[in-house]
Amino acid sequence: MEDERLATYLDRFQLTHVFDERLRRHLERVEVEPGEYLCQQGDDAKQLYLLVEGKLKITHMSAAGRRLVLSFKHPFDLIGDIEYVRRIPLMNTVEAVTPVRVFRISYAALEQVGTDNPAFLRFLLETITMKFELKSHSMSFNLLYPVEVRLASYLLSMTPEQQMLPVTDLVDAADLIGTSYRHLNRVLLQFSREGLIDRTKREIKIIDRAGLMARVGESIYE
Amino acid sequence: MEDERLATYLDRFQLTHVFDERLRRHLERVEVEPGEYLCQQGDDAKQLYLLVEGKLKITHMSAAGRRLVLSFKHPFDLIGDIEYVRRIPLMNTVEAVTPVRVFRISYAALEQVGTDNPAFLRFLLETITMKFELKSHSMSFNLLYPVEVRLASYLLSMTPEQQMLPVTDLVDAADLIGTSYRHLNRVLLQFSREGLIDRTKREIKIIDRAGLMARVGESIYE
DNA sequence: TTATGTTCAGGACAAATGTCCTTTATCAAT
DNA sequence: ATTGATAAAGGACATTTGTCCTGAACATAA
Repeated sequence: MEDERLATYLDRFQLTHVFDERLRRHLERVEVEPGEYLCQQGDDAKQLYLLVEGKLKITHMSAAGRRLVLSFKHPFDLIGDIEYVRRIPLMNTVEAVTPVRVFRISYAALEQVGTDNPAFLRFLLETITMKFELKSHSMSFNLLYPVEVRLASYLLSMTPEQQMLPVTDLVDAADLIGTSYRHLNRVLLQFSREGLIDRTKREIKIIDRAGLMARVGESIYE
Repeated sequence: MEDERLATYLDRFQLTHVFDERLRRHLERVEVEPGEYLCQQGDDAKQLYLLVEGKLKITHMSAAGRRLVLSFKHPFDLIGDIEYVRRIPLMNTVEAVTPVRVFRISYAALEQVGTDNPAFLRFLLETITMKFELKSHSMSFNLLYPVEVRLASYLLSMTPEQQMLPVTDLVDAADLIGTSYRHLNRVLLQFSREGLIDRTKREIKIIDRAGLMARVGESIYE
C-alpha cells in the first residue's frame, strides 16, 4: 500500500467529483487487520465505508443460527449503503480477510451534505444497482445449479492467477455455496479423483483449470 | 378501478412531490390484460413503469433454459428502474396476472428531467434498496430452508384472506420455490394428508392456516 | 517419547429432491 | 356418449445432499 492519501484513491476510482470538498472533510481513514470485524449484523448502522484496499467477507446469520457467507468484497466497494438509505440495522457482518483499508463517513455527515447532492445520489444508485444485479445473478446461480457446479465456479473465482487455495477457507466455501462441509468434501474428493485438483494437507491446487471451466460452462450454456 | 387519474394515484402513494409537473407531463397510462406481457427479458429497456393496479409476475429464463419465477408484484412498485440506472437490457420478463394498470415514462424524459432532481433520485434509491432487501431475504430463505417450508410460506402469502388457490398456479409455484413440479406435488400431498390443506380438482383450500404458519415459524425461529 | 485432546476427512445411513415414465383425469371433436 | 388427444398426478428409481459418527492425523503438554 504505497500512497495512502484519500485524494489518490478518489482519483484512482474516479470519485473525485462524487465526494466534493464538503464530503471529503468527513472521510476518515481506518485500517483493519485480518480477522477483525468492521461491523456486525444487527448493530445500529452509523457509518458508510468505502473499501479501498484488501478483501472483506460478508456473512449473515439466520434466525435459526445457520451462517451464510454472502460474498467477498474487493475495492472499490461500499459498505453500509443500503442501511444508510433504508435506515435499518446492519444486515450483515463484515470481517477483514486480508489487511484492509477503508475510509468512513458518518451518516450524520451524509445527511447534511449528501441528501441534495445529485452526483452523490447517482453514485449511490450506481453502486446499489450493481450490487442488486450481482445478487440477482448469484441467487439464480444458487437455485439453478448443483453444488458441483457452484464449487467449480468458486474455485475458479478464488484463484484468478495463483494455483493454490488454503484449506482454511473450506468452511467459508461451504457457507458461501450453501452446502454442508461434509458434502463439500465429497465433491472435492470427486474433483481430485478426476484430476481437476490436487488436495494436499494444507491447500488445494488447481491442476486442470480448463476442466473446471468446462464444468461450470456446460451447465450455463447448454 | 374507480378513479383512474394520475393525480389520484400519485396522491394515494404519496408521490406527488416526487413526480413534479415536468415529469408528470410524460406519464402515460397503459392497461394490460391478464396473460399479456409488459416487457420481455433481453429487450432493450426504454420505459420506466409505475404499477398502480393489478398483479404482475416477474420471471427469468436462465441460459440453460430453466425458468425461474422471481416474484409477484403489487402496487406500488416500479418496473425497469434497475435497467434505467444501469443502462442494461431487461433482466426479466414481466407478465400481467390480473388486469393491470401502469403509468409509463420514457427513459429519455427521465434523463432530461430526473437526473438532477434529488427528490426523484431519492425515490429511486428508496425503491431499489427495498427491492434489494427483499431479494436478500428471499435468497437466504431459499438457500436455508427446505421445499416444505418454502411452500408453506408461499401458500400463506398467496392467500392473505381468501382460502382458495387455483391449481393453475402450481407450475408457477414450483418455479418460484425453485423445485420441480413433481416434488411440489409430493409435498402438497403430504400437507393434504396432514390436514393442512384440501386439494380438490381445481383449487387448493387452506384448512389449517395456523398449522402452515407453524411449519414456517418453526424453521425460522428455532 | 507418550499420553491426551483436538481437528478433520471420510463411512454409513437417512432424507430431500430430480428424472423418467405410467396412469389417470380432462377436454375437444365427432 | 365415444374416441382420441392433451395435461396433470403419482409410482419407481436414481441422484444429491444432510446428519451423525468413527477413526486417523495432528498438535500439545507432560
